[in-house]
Formats: sequence, C-alpha cells, structure tokens
Amino acid sequence: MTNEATKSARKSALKPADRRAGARAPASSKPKPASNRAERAAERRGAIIAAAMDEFIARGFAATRLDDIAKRAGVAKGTIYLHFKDKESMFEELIRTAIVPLVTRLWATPPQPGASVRDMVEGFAKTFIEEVAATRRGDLVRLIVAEGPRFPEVADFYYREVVSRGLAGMRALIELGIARGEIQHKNLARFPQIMVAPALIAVIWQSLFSRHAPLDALEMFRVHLDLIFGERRTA
Amino acid sequence: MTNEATKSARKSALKPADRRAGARAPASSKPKPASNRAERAAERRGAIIAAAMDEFIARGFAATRLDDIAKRAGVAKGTIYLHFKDKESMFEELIRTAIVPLVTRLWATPPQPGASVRDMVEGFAKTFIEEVAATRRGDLVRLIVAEGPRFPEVADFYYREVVSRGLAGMRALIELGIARGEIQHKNLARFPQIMVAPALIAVIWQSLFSRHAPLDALEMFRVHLDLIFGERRTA
DNA sequence: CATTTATGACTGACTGGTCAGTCATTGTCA
DNA sequence: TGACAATGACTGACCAGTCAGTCATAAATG
Repeated sequence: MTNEATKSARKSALKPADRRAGARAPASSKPKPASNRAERAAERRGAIIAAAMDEFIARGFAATRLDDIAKRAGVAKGTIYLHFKDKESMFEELIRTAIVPLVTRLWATPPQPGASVRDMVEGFAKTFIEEVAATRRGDLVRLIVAEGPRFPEVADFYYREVVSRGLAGMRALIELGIARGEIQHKNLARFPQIMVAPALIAVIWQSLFSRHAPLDALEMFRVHLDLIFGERRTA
Repeated sequence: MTNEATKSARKSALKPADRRAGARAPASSKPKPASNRAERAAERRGAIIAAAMDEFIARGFAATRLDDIAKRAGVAKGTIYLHFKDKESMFEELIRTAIVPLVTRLWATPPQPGASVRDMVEGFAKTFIEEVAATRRGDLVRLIVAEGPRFPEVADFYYREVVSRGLAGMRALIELGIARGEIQHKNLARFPQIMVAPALIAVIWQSLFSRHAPLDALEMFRVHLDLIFGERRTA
C-alpha cells in the first residue's frame, strides 16, 4: 500500500532490520494474553526489578550491565528507562522496594503473650535465618554492606528503616527480659547488636564460606542464646 | 551470551605478553646488590600497592580506574603493568599481601602464661578493634565481604589463611577456658564464630553507620565477654 | 458494530564517553 | 654505551543512555 511505501521509504535505506514485525513475533506465540495494558506494564516492571536484583547481587553495582538486565527480563533496554531514571536510581529504588517487604515479614512475628523473651527472640531468629540468611535475600544484605559506602542514601535508608528500628525493638525485648528476670546481664541492653551479631555472621558466612564449611546457623544462634538466657536445651 | 563468551575468550586468549609479572620474581633470590635501581623499583611497587588499596577500598573492584591508581601512586599507567599482569590479578595479589601482615600482627599477641583466657581473648579483641576495626584495614575486611563472591580465589585464600586458622585458634582458647572452668558453656567450642561475631559487627558498623551512631566497639566486646565468662567488671 | 484515528508502550541501533591494556619512544643507571 | 625501566598517547572494546520509529490497543466516529 501507499502507506507502507511511504513508511519504509524513510528509514528503509538500512539493514534488513525491518522484519521488525517478525522480530517481535517469537513472543507472539506465547500463551499469555495479558490483556490490560497497565497490567502488562506492571508485569514488565516486576520482571525488570527481579532481573536487576539478580544481576546486582551477582555482580555488584558497577559491573552490572543494563543490557544483561534487559535480556534477563525479556525486555529491550529502552524499556528500562521508561520505569527508572538511570542505573543509579534504579539501584537505590530496588534496594528500597526489596527491603520494605523484608522488614515487614520479619516484624510479622506473632507476639504470643505467653511466650518467654527467649522464645520470642528465638522465633525471630528462626524466621530471619530461614527467610533471609538461607535465601537470596541474604545476598541483598551483603550487597548493602558492599555498596553502602558508595551509596550513602542506601546506607541512610537501611539504617533508618532496618538497623535503628531493629535495634530499638531488640533493646525493648532485652529490657523486658531483664525486667522478667530472664536476662541477668543488664549491660546487654546497651548493645543490642550483640543479640543480633550471630545472625549477621550467618548471612555473611552463607555467601562466602558455605562451600568451605557449612554452618548450622540456627544451632549456632541457639548456643548464643544459651549464653544470654542460660543453658536450657538438652540436645 | 555473546558478550560473556567474548569477554572470557579475550581474557584467556591473551597475548604472550605475560611473563612480565614472572620476570620480577628471580630478583629476590639473587645475590644482587641492593642497587639504587632495585630500591626504586620496590618503592614504586609499594606506592602502587598502597594507592591501589585506597582506590579499591573506596570504589570497589569494578569501579576503580587504573589511571587513578597510577596518578595516586605518582606513576605512569604502564608502570603498573611492569609489576602486575592485569587489574584482576593485581587485586588478588593485593589482598593477599595485605592480609598476611594483618594476620601476623594479630597473632603476635603476647601469650602471657599467667593470663586468664578471658584476658587473652580481651587482649586479642583490643588489638583487633584498635588495629583493624578502627582503621583502614577494617575496610579491607569489608572489601573482601563485598568482592569475595566474585573472586573465589580471594574467598578461598581468606578462608584458608584467616577464617579457618582464626576459628581454630579461638576454639583452642575456648576449650582451654572450659578446661580451666572459666567458661561454662561447653557448646561454645562448637561455634567459635560466636566469640568473634561482635568484632565483625564492629568492623561493618564503622564502615556503614558510624556517622549515624558511633559505636564503642571495645565496650561492646567487653559486655559480650561478660556473657561468656560471667560478669566481672564494675563499670 | 465496523472503521478510522490517537495513544504511548516498546524497541534496538546508535552515540559519546570511558577505560583496560599496549607499545614505540624516552629516560636512567651500572 | 648497552640494558633495562618508565612513560603516556593510543587502540579497541565496552556500555549507559537516547530517540526515531513501530505497533498493539484504546478511543472516537459513522
């Protein structure tokens, strides 16, 4: 048709890259009729986020290529820029959107009124180790440790949303334990970091040394709790 | 995929220009007079290592530019290649040469025969916190945590030379403590990581959060020791 | 309902800049 | 002076970010 002719006339002089229509075709055979436009956009955004997560975790910020993220997400590179301003803000937003549900999940521990402080801490640690240390989320923590100094905003956000809240909560728990007589060491409330330390060790260990020597993180944490609450277990 | 292949291909199919690095070695065992020339070469090498250290710590492996290292070392870029095969092996060698003296220094703690196990551990921690956590060396540890997964050889080396030895030594100390009756928790010997955990926390904290909230690492460690050895201090 | 027009999500070739690694040339010591 | 050390301009690969063009879908129209 005339239309056709005019259209191709303009750009036409180049490579046989015009089977454009065909190029997109392979995807067309997909059995996915994601009808709504907004839906598809959201799907794509999600795919980009997941892909970027994997790539950043595997390679770090600087060594990650946007081409690889695009390829992994099944999307053209330009599409990424429809959702994110640039690589850096993508990284920052990524971390933020990943941390929120993580924290939410961790604080979703059922606060059973009858439970001892030790049980609460142990349950918390169990969740953390199972949901974070033993999974890809753990690498997220390592990624923050790795890139934090170069992304002050990420470090700020992480401190504000995770570290300071987490430590405050832990301190409250410790004080409760002291008040109830479960914990003898009053000074512990001054350094809630101590309570949490083995959990962080576990995360790092999984990433770096699990292939050298596996670590039973939960068992380690229980031993640690024995130090704080006194021996209890028989295993 | 093509990218990946090309990249590694390039790497392994290098030109035979590599005996550079090896050429340096023979000098060491030779009865060569410490000429002005050799001295200067060693000096330059040291300057390059120091500069590279700073840059890698500040920016991470991928984002560090050799031009910057050269400039900081007061040397032309080509000179770097007289001492190191390429960026990657420079990084690995760097870590190795930095770790050895670090470990040496740490194990140089005077083993006073009359000291209690607690004193020994505390002295050790004091050295570590003062010499590592509070200095640029601490960032080296963070650097290893950050880049370890991408440099398996570095992680291997670190595990072999630092982690496994350190833990073995700590375990021996714990067992001594148990034998002497200073430590009640026998299970602690199964997880020497627990003894060390707050020290690692301190390193990470200094790098990421010291500007949000300063941490008295030594005091924290003392409180931690109170958990293990029982209260002792009056502060 | 069928057809035309408008929209904007999506694409990927392309650009401009960056940087690891090279090597012909220049400098320096023994 | 001969041998080796040092230099830094240069090369080629690589990659973040752009934008002209495409096309499926939605809105408007008859």
